Amino acid sequence: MSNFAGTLLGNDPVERFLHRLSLFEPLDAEARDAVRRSINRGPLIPPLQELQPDALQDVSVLLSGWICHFRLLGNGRRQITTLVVPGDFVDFGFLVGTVSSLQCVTTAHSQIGRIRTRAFGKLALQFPALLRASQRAAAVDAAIGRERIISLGVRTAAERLASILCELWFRLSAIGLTSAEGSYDLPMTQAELGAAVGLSTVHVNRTLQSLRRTGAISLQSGKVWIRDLEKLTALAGFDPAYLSLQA
Amino acid sequence: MSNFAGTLLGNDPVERFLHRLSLFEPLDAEARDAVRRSINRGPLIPPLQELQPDALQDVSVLLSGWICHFRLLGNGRRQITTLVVPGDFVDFGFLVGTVSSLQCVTTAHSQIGRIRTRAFGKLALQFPALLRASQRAAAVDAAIGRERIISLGVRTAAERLASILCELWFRLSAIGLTSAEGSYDLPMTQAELGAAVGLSTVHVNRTLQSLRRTGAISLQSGKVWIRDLEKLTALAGFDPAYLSLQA
DNA sequence: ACGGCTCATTAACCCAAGTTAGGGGCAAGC
DNA sequence: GCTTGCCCCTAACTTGGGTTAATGAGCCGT
Repeated sequence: MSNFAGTLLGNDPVERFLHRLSLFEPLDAEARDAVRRSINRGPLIPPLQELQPDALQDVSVLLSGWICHFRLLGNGRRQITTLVVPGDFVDFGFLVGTVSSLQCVTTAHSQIGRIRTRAFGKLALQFPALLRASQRAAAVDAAIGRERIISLGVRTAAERLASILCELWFRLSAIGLTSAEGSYDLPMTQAELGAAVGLSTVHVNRTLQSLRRTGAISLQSGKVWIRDLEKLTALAGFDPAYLSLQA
Repeated sequence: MSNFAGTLLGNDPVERFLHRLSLFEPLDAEARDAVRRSINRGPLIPPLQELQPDALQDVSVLLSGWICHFRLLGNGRRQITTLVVPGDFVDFGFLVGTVSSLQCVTTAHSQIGRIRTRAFGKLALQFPALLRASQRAAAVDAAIGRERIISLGVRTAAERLASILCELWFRLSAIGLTSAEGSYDLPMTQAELGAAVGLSTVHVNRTLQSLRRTGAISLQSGKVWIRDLEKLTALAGFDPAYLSLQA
């Protein structure tokens, strides 16, 4: 799967985005062209840069890099609520005409593509499939959120980490960002992973060690190798259906 | 606020639903009438009845009662992902044309109202405000989900329970289901509460005791009394903004 | 009135995960 | 070449919350 998407996509991030959208709802050549013309490629943003809310006025798409939505609590604790990978909308506020109040940070060099809200509105009228695809994307985002709730609520540390690694494997595969050898780049520190799965940095480390020892994965300098996907999904109790990548 | 909504609403559940929708987006008299005519009141469903997915083919609204979405894991652990209160859509699959795969149970005698998907589609075209209101409802549902992620990820047991009690206070106030004396019905056992906030039954009990001792709340036979809302929101670090009930 | 149920409650004990406190590798800047 | 600063990693200790188990209150249905 990753090979297929990888070779097919080349490495133009806008094409990746179109490919991702098409998985939600097929888009004809005309609609794709309209998107290509309407999208503005933003500047390269360095890692650990917080995005200002007004930067999300438009319809924003992550073209490359990595973004996390998070919330900082009074006591200094931080929870990452959403991981945005290339090809994803950064925020779905545009669907309901509100700007989200969530905080966003990049964790890697990132590039955002924008379509002016006004322009997107016109596209949505002209190409209903585009609107449907965006709405499906929002629905899948919600499904991912529910899955995170389940992880945080009833899964053990090992299950949570295995889950999120599985989830990312499938999400990144869909956009050709996994290698044929079974690896992908994960530009998050263990502390950030912990903030996403609700574990302390130390325990993330402990648990990753034990996942490595089972032979399901290995890690090296920001790269995750899925050594045994079967074992990993079994360990996590993971079922990729909620990502609706089959279409 | 509860008084206002309460007296204004009377107790017709369809009016409650319309009131709730209007908080998302104002609906004119014509749109309201169209909804009144299109909605079919279902039978009364007893507590602890699981809803079959096909029962959610249509646009389903909880008219009265209480519904939980949950997921059962292999090891017998259960996580409740969403609490549906009267006036809420039971599921948002209709917005994207998919039937959700989530399991649902009633925890109280409940009545569901349905609008045939086809009929809703026509209404949506005729009354764009109705569609926008539904989409906003979905967005708020997602925001509630994010808040749950934050609770499960970084809040202590006391904060989680305080949070959810605050959330319900505000949600129920908006539909006139809180009393002027500061109470509301919470038709969930402590075990179910635990499944919602990711705590064991025993620890829910312990923590509720301590919340009672602070004087912020009291509990009695399925009724929650908010004795000191200020204290409770402070304890939870709760900010009702995400529910967007101000409009 | 009597079992039998579910639910709230409490106590005693246990463990998964948090906390604190390092050590070591590596890259960036001086 | 040296410092500074992350980040990964590990060990030792602590703790919030889970587990087990038992009691009692209320609510049926007979």
